[in-house]
Parts: sequence; structure tokens; C-alpha cells
Amino acid sequence: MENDHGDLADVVRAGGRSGPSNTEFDPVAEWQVPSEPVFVPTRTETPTNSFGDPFLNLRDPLLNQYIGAELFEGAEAMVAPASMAVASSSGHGGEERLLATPKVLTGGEQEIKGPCTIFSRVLQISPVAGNRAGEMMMMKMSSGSIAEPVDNDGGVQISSPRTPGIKRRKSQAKKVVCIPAPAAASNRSSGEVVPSDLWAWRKYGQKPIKGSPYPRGYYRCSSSKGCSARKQVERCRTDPNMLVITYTSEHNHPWPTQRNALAGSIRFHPSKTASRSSEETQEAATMSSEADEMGKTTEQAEDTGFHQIIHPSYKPTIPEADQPDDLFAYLAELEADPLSLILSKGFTETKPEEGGGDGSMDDPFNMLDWAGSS
DNA sequence: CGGATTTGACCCGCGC
DNA sequence: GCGCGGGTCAAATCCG
Repeated sequence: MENDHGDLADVVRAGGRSGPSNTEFDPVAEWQVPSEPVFVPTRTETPTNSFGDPFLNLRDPLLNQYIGAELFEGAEAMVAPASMAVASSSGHGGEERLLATPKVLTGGEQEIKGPCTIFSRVLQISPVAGNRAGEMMMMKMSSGSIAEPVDNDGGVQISSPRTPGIKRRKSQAKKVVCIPAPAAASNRSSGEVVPSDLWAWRKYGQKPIKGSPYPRGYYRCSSSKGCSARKQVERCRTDPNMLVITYTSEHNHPWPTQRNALAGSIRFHPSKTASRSSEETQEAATMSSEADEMGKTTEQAEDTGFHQIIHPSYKPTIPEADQPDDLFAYLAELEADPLSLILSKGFTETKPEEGGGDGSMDDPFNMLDWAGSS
């Protein structure tokens, strides 16, 4: 089992400060992040998750990706209404900064009992897919250590359907992500549009869920045969504008290629521009327009298949010499030790040029406006 | 034609 | 032991 979740202690060490000295687990103390401020792009409203709580909302300047926070507890817990939130931020000098102590808000009976880490995973969200791509909350929960997958039976169970003697369904490590539901668009008969992430997924089932008016879609990784990674996608029953995506099992292979990555939930073939659905055509036009504007950044993105997510106003401020040659290697590094990498690279944004700017760019988080403005 | 999606059937964990 | 509900399979269908 890969250890792809940095322990918070490592995160804290990487940030140049010592970790909590108390031996008793203190959920709030565990959530302290390095004293160096981490810049969060300005926005005019407090980001909230589907439960109305503030949540961590950071953007990697190089990848222009939003980085979710992870925390650990029983996987199903966060789906419960108002169960928890991740972090808070406050304005400072015209920018929002993540302060040193993001609070872990627990609602109801939920309490964070295990160690937590942040900046542990990166997802990408298509600008078309999410009306506010930054509004993402990502949690992995377990009752054990971060590094070890949680399983009451003593190990992660790789689902082996139809195999007698191997239990399914019992306390598998899960990762639950809440993201804004894409704007309503037709995706064949289901009408559901699932935001793409870095992996290629193939739908293998859909079931109505008791108590929810929305069905749940079942996806497995199609990048590699034998990969046990699964995800489930359903609309939040309390907020239909949010999608709840549950990831189960880990990928047993590297990041997919561009072709595979883009062959995700939405049928999308970057090499083909003719005879697309209207949504896809709009997406293609958007990306093409971005490519014209973005120069180096876009070239880099195109080389690695990330052009879906890059906003023209968010050119990295990282010196060009520091930009990775291999974006996938960068991603892998980001996976292994995200916070230290981010802090070492800096975390600022390049503000959109004033004057000639499109008004919709004033809030670069508004990906819907952005997508529609091109 | 090949790959992805749909959808009903089947399997199985879990609660009672 | 039984039934419910969730997860997966696989044939049919769709689509580029």
C-alpha cells in the first residue's frame, strides 16, 4: 500500500515549525499549519461547503488546481448534514490568507479523533464542470493513522466481487469529496455531468439510493486493467447543487496519460473537434481561447493534459526556472509532500490585468462565468 | 467496429 | 434465517 498521505507531523516539519508537543490528540492543535501564511486568492465572499461551513480553499499556483483538505474519521460521517468543516480564513491586506489555525468544526456528535492532515490530495475540476471550481471539500477519514489505510479488519480490502470468503463493503478506506454540481447539461439519458479528475473512469452501474431522489453512479478506473480504484458519484440529498464523490481503493498505477485522463466521465476527445455536443464544443472553444492567451503556461498544460483547469488570469508567479519539466513528477511530489512543496514554491497569484479585463474575471473563482465568457 | 454507458439481475453484508 | 439495500456483473445499447 502506498503511503501517499503525508503525516501532519511531516507537514508541520516541512513548514519549519515543530509539531504539537502534547501526546493527547488535540484535533485543533493537529490542524495547525505552519506559521508562514499561505496565500489564498482574494474573493469577496466566504467560501462555503454544501453545509454552509467555511472550508479550506487553496489553489496551487503552478497547476492552478484547488487543493482540498483531508481529515480522518468514519468515512460516512461527513455526508451527514453539517457534520464538519475544514478550515477558516480571514482577509488580510486585500488577500485572504489561511491563518495558522484552521479550525476543524465538528457538528453534532462528530468529533475528529484521529490525526489530520491537509493539502494531501489534488483534484482538478474542469471550469465547465463546476460553477465554482474552488468550492471543494475533500476528506479522507479513518480512525487510525494517516499513513495507514483504515480498516477494521486490519488491512485494506481490495474488493473482489463474487469471490467467496472475501468480505466487501466493510469499512473500506474511503475518500469523500463534495464539489459543486456542474451546470445542468445533458450527458446521455442520465443528464448527469461528472467533473473530470486526473483519472479515467468508466461507469459500470447506477442505482437508486434509498432516501435520496438522486441515483448513485458507480465508476471504476479504466486507465489500467486490474486497478481496483472506484468512485461513486451522487448528488447531495440536502443540496442538489453539490456532488458527493466517494473514492474507494487506491490506484495501483501512475497517473494516466493525457489521453486517458481526458477520457474520463465525460466522453471527451481532444483530438476531435467536429460533431460534438454543444457543451463539449463550448468547452473546446473555451480551452482554445485560453491557449491563445496563456502562452507558456498553456503549452505546459497542453503537454500534460491539464488545460481544462487553467485560468488565464492565474499564471504562476513561480520563476520559470523553478517550474517543473515534468508535471506528472511534480504531481507525484505534490502527492508525497504537498505542503512543503507548496510552501517552498510560494503561493501567490498573478492578478488579472486591470483595465482591459473582462468583468467576469473579477472573481476568478467563478468558473462558470469564465467558461461562458470566452 | 470498438469502447463507453445503460439497466435489470444477481450477489452479499448487515440489521432485525 | 430473512429481507433490505447497496455494490457489481454483463448483455444490450449507444455513440463516435
